[in-house]
Order: sequence, then C-alpha cells, then structure tokens
Amino acid sequence: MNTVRNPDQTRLRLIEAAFDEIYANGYQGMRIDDILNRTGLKKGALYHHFAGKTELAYAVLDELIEKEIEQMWIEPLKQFEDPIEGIRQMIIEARDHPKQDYVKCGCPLNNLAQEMSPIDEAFRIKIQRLFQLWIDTFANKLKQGQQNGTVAKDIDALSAATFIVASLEGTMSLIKASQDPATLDHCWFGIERFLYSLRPS
Amino acid sequence: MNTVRNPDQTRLRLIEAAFDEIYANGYQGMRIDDILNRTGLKKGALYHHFAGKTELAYAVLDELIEKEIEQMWIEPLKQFEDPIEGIRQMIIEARDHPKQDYVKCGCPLNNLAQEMSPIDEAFRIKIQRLFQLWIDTFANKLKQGQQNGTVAKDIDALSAATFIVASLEGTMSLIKASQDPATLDHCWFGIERFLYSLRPS
DNA sequence: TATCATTCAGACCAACTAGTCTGTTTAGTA
DNA sequence: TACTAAACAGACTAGTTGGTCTGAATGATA
Repeated sequence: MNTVRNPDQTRLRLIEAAFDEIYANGYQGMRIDDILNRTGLKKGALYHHFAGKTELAYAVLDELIEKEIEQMWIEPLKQFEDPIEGIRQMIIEARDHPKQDYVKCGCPLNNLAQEMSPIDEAFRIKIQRLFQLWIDTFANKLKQGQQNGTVAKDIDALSAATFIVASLEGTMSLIKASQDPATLDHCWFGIERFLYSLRPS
Repeated sequence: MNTVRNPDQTRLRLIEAAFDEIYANGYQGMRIDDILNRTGLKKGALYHHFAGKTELAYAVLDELIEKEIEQMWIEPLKQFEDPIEGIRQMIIEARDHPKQDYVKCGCPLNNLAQEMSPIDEAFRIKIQRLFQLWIDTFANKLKQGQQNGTVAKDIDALSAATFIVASLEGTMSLIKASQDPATLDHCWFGIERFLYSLRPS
C-alpha cells in the first residue's frame, strides 16, 4: 500500500503498536499477529527490525515508556521550586488529562513490573531502572526542598520519594480493579495527606 | 498410583497447584500441563472437576485467595482494640513471617488484578469484591477506633482504609521490581508515618 | 451382590502462535 | 545506469496448548 519506505518510522510504528497491545493484554497476552494487523505490516518487516517478541518488548520499555516517564514526571518537576506542590500538581495533571486510559489499564510500567519481574530477569532490570529513575528524581527534588525550607529536614528524602511512587502505583492498581472514580478520591486523600505531612512543622 | 479416591481433596490439590502456577507465571502464563505434572493427575481429573482453565482460576480466587485474606488481615485484626496498632502489627507479621514469597512474586491478589481486570470482567468483579472486603474491614475498625479515641475523628475512615491498602499494594509492587530489601524499609517509613498521622492530635 | 453414577486415565485433536525462509521491491552508491 | 544491501511481503512450519472423548476403576446404594 504505502510504497514509500521509512525504516525508522516503521520501527517506531511497531513499537507503538506493541505498547498498545502490551498495555491492553500484557506481554504474554500480546500477539504478533495483532501488532501486524494494527500496523498493516507483515512478518518480514517485524523480524527485520526485531530479533523476536522479547526484543520488541524491551524496545517498548527502553524507548517508549522511559520517554513517557520523563515527559510526565521528570521534566515538569523542574519548573517547581516547591517539590511538594510540584508533585501534587503533576498528579493532578495526570488525573485530569490522562495520556492513557489509566482507569481501565493502569500504569504501563507497573503492569509490566507485576507480570514480568519474576519471569524474566532482563525485563526486571529494565523496569527497576525506570522505577529508580522516577524515585531518584523525586528524592533529589525533595532534598532541594529541604534546602529551601519547603520540606522538613528530619525526613529521609529517598524513603519519602519511594513511598510516594509506591502509593501512586497502589492507587492505580486499586482504581483499575474497582473501575470506580470514588477509589481515586479516597486515595487522593491519603496521598495529599502524606505529602503535606512532609512540610516543616 | 494412589488408588484411594478423595474427590474433595483432588479438587483442592488442583486449586492449590493452580494457585502456585498463577502466582509464579500469571493466569495467561499458567499451563494446564504444569498443573497436571505438579499434582500427578491427568486431564480427565481436571476437566471433571472444572469446566475449563478459567473456572479453575475463578475457584482459586473464590476459595483460596479469599481464605488467605481472611486469615491474614481480617481475623487477626479482631483481637486489637487499637486499629492503628493492629494494622501495624499485621504488616510486621506479614513482613517477618511471609506465607508466600512476596519479595519475588508480590501479592497474589494484586497480580491477578493487574493482569486480568481489563481482560476479563468476571475476574475483575471477583477481585474487586476481595479488595473491598479487605478495605471495608480496615474501615470498620478505624471507625471503632474513632469511637474509642485511638483514631482522629475528623478523617474519613473509608478513605484512610483505601489508601492503606493502596500503599501496601504499591509497596509490594516496588519490592517485586527492585528485589531490594531497602525498598521495604523506605516504604515502611511512609506507611508507619501515615498510620500515625491518623492519631488524634 | 448387582447396579450405576462418580471419579479419574490417557490417547487424541484442532486451533493457535512465534518464528523461518525465499523471494521481491526499494533506495543508496559508484 | 548497474550493483548491492536494506526493507519489506507472505507462504510455510514446528511446537505448543486448551480442550474432547472413550473407557476403566471406584464406591455408594438398594
């Protein structure tokens, strides 16, 4: 159909289609044929760009999900002086202008983490790296806050950052299972309460 | 081999083996043949007791995981007057005397929730019921605490209970991905901090 | 003890699925 | 323009997997 060739874009199309399939069905539930149907490409194209199903999924993590984390949590945080308000605003932004259907499918990274961590060590390493990237960004910002007086000095920034990410992931887990907006409201109460508890007393 | 028949026990053996397989590989990763190898039974036995793979997994949820939640979170909580200390003790118990390999495989209920909620609505309903059972138990206990003065009266018990479960699930998610005991320590800081924040001021 | 439903064994099947392989088209290069 | 490597198309395959079906052993009941 499309006679104009564009290898880079073809590769990207495959990765994006793989992301959608994994996000909806999990890695084990993703089917090569579905990706081909979605893109209109054939086996030859896919196996030219990727060694196999696993390598395709690795690319989804390394090239797509990582970028999404950066755009969603790392870049926006830079413009805030106050880490607590910054994190709060980013969560509100994610809630009010979701980039994916978080209510139905949850967090793409956490989905893969739960499914693949015990099964494939290479997966786990990549996932862990992204979680750590996310947590470290929060932790560093909290340390800045401890310098400029917006965050209490007696708390451990890394612990607080880790728990914030944990509670976000847990919240999305419950929302996905309940499919009830009230769940978000309930958890939001806890998240905000914890964030404010980090203020200097 | 075993000529003595015991239908109920055979059924239970199948459910337990299915639990182990699902816990390790997920529902989509669980293989009928692996369950048969594990139990020493044959197809005839399995398909006599269960209509199919899906029904077997439903039984795992309804009969095994529900019991585990009751034994782990619902029953023990009854003996506490103070909900905050009760919840704290149960988490410590789960941490120090784990019934499953939580570090490697996480929470059995949450695993199924993440994998199956968007794919199979019947799964989601059953999972949601168990989450709600768990949350409601905590919420009711917190309300008791509000009566006997161990919990602040101005907080919403259901919200607090939901967030506690969410943060527990999120914590187990991160631990599973990191495989690092330090992650538990970090999150434990947040959990305990949030619990104590529920005290009357 | 004869009868019959329950409980299982195990061979068999049809559908699915990741991956292969050959060949063709495109595009860069000399 | 001739040549070559990259970028695909698409038929084919080998292995896997959930499920079926027939029949045999068991055990409760009359």
